Amino acid sequence: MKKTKEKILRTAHRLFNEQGVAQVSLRQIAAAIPISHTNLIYHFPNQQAIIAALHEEILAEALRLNQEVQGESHVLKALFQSARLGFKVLYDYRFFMLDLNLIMRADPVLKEKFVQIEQLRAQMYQEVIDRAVQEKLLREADHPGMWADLIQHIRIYSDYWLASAEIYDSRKPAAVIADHARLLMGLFYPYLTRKGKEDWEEMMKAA
Amino acid sequence: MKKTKEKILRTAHRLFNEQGVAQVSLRQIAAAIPISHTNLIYHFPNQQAIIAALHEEILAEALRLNQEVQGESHVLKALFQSARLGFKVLYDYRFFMLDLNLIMRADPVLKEKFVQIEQLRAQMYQEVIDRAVQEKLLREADHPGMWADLIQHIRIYSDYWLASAEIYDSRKPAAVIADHARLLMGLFYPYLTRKGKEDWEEMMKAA
DNA sequence: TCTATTTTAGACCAAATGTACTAATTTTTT
DNA sequence: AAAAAATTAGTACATTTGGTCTAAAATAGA
Repeated sequence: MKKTKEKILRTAHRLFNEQGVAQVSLRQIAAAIPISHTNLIYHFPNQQAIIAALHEEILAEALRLNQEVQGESHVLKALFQSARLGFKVLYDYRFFMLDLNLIMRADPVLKEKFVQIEQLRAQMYQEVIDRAVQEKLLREADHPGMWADLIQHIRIYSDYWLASAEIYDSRKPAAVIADHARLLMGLFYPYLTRKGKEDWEEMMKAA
Repeated sequence: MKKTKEKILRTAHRLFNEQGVAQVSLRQIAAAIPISHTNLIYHFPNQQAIIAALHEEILAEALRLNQEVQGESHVLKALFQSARLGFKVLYDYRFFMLDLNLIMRADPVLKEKFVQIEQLRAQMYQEVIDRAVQEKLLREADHPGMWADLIQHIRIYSDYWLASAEIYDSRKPAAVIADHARLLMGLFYPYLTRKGKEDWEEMMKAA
């Protein structure tokens, strides 16, 4: 029966989102399905294993929608669309970003994986920036490390907008997601050239 | 004996920083002092009360060093110095920012207080920006909401640079603090006028 | 000094959790 | 159909936790 594993993941996913990772025990997950807690342990020896499996789902989702955006040739548009779709996925799995540091502390292996993927994302951003500079959408860097700093800002914003929204933003999910995707893009705004800004305005009207 | 209360706060402070709020029980704090756990409960009925008291300490520290910076007339310099000193305090009480969402979830009253203080900080930033624009250090806003977005970026960075550093940055505390204070200021960089950039270069050389 | 108050400790309880072990049941394979 | 493997449940245990109740000890005040 593969169904049990699936039920466990779906129930854990829901409870994690509702109550936070720290408040959900293996026994609670089992009781909510319901199966015996020993059966749950048979499939996942501990909470970390469940979280790691759910993280795999996040990665698969992210990969899937990345291919979806592949067609968009316009740099800024592609980035914006990617941010909106990506933030939607993060919201669906919000427990992961809301308890990110808790999770990373508890599972060094998952942390290693997470850090490596973020490095890939940083490279991707660097390439996109280079291309946007080439296309005269972004200004030339006027000091070394400028883009590295921007990428760091992007990373922190991407990792913690949800945590911040949990505290400050009580709007409906769709509004929160849309606004934060816009704000992420906003990090690029001051670096836009005149041409870049024209594209930007057009893009924002469309959204 | 006021000494016990103080011992509790100091021990809790240390353990929270070392292990994270979620991993430290009242009994552990009591055992580490050592006093009986009932004695600890006599002074603080629960973990939230301890955290609230430590939060008061953070506010007092922040207030103290804010007065210290009062003398600096140069807008950017004052901001930078304020960031560095403030980030140092946050590092000293890093458990609070590392487990921020956990803490806010557990204590709605503290959350309310935290949000209100952040609103004050936002106002302060708005005033500083206005002044910097007036002094031709920052460009004029070229669309409404531009500064509001910047302030939101600043807030999220201020709230979560420590969490991000816990995952990504294994350098020594002093380096981490200095670099992130620099990066916070970096959010202003692309908005600087030519005059602003000159001041900036000078400021960075001095640091 | 004597009394009242504050502080401290110990015993105890009920609930929850992770974990190990055993056995029954179901599914798959031969 | 029989055997083997996978899945599920039940039980029991040691630990930890927050919490209550009681009483001793220390401190402060009259």
